[in-house]
Amino acid sequence: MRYWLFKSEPDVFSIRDLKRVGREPWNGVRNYQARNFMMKDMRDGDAVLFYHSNARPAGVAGMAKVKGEAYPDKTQWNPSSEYFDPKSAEDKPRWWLVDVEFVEEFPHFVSLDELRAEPALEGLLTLRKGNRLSITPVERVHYERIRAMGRARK
DNA sequence: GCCAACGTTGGC
DNA sequence: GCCAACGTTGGC
Repeated sequence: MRYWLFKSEPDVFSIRDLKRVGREPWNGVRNYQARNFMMKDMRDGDAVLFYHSNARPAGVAGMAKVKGEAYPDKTQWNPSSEYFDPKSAEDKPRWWLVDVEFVEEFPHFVSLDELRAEPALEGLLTLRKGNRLSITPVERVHYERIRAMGRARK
């Protein structure tokens, strides 16, 4: 079982949107590193920290999990989609995704400031300067710590 | 809206 | 294969 952090802009798709729909194909990822995590490394049931990026405040809003196995992102072949990729052939998909299922919204939103202030989270990739990856692996101890922070009464 | 950081593209 | 130009991300 692995642990991941998924970034999403809440204006586009928030933890509440995921709660409402229950399960969502994580489409639109157009970065090879992030794609490779989904295509090669994720397994059904992996734990996901749901991070709100480009938000005030930014931070971890809750938890989700990987549902099923990776499959091609259909938006890459849809000319009217903003994620359309004219260079991707149907018999050789370039972009893959996994479905993500809602688990819980944290009672306590864990802001980026709080993440940075927590010494136990030293090394968390998302906190590294210049890191823009929308999907990153998370160490188990970091995952456990952030979950505890999110569930704590403030 | 600004801008630092980083990924991608394309000419050579 | 190099690298300048360009586009995107994401915090502020």
